[in-house]
Amino acid sequence: MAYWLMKSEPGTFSIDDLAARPKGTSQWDGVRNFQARNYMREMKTGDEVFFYHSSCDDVGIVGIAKVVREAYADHTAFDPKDAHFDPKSKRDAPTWMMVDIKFVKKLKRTIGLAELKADRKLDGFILTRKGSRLSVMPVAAPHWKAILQKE
DNA sequence: GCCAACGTTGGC
DNA sequence: GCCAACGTTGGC
Repeated sequence: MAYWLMKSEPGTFSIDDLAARPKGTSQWDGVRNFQARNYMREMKTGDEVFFYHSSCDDVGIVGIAKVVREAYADHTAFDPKDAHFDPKSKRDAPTWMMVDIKFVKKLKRTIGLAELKADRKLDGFILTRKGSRLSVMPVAAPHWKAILQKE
C-alpha cells in the first residue's frame, strides 16, 4: 500500500465537494503534467491520499481519500469544449489518465503548509521542496505517519 | 496582484 | 539539440 498527495483548489473542487459526491467518489480529471500522470499510473486500489487545498486562504492538508479505481483514460482530454482539451491525446492512445478517489475523512484541522515546511521530520517531502509545483506526488510512509501525528 | 519557478513550444 | 518566449502554478 502506497501513500500519495493530491492538490486541488477548493474554489474548484474541495474536500467537501468530494464528500458530497455520490458514494463520496470522484474521478480526478484534468491533470496535464507528465510527472503527475506517471504517479497516477502507479496508484493502486486501496492506496491512501492526502487531499491538499491550494491557492486559497487556508493552504494545507485537509483530509484523506483512497484510490478506488486505477488509472484509465481521462476522457476530458478528448472534448474540444472542455477546458483541459488536448488534441494530441487520442482515444486509441490516450496521453492523459485519471484515477477515481473516494472520500475517507476530513482531518480535525488543516495542517498548514508553513507547519509542514517547518517540520524537520518532513525533509525531502516533494510538497515542500523549493519550486515544486507537482499536483500529484508520493508521500513516504514515515512522512505520512509524521503528518498524521500532527492532526 | 505580484512574481519565482517550472514546463512546453517552436524557431533555428 | 539549444534556448528564448510564453503559459501555468501556487504561495504570499
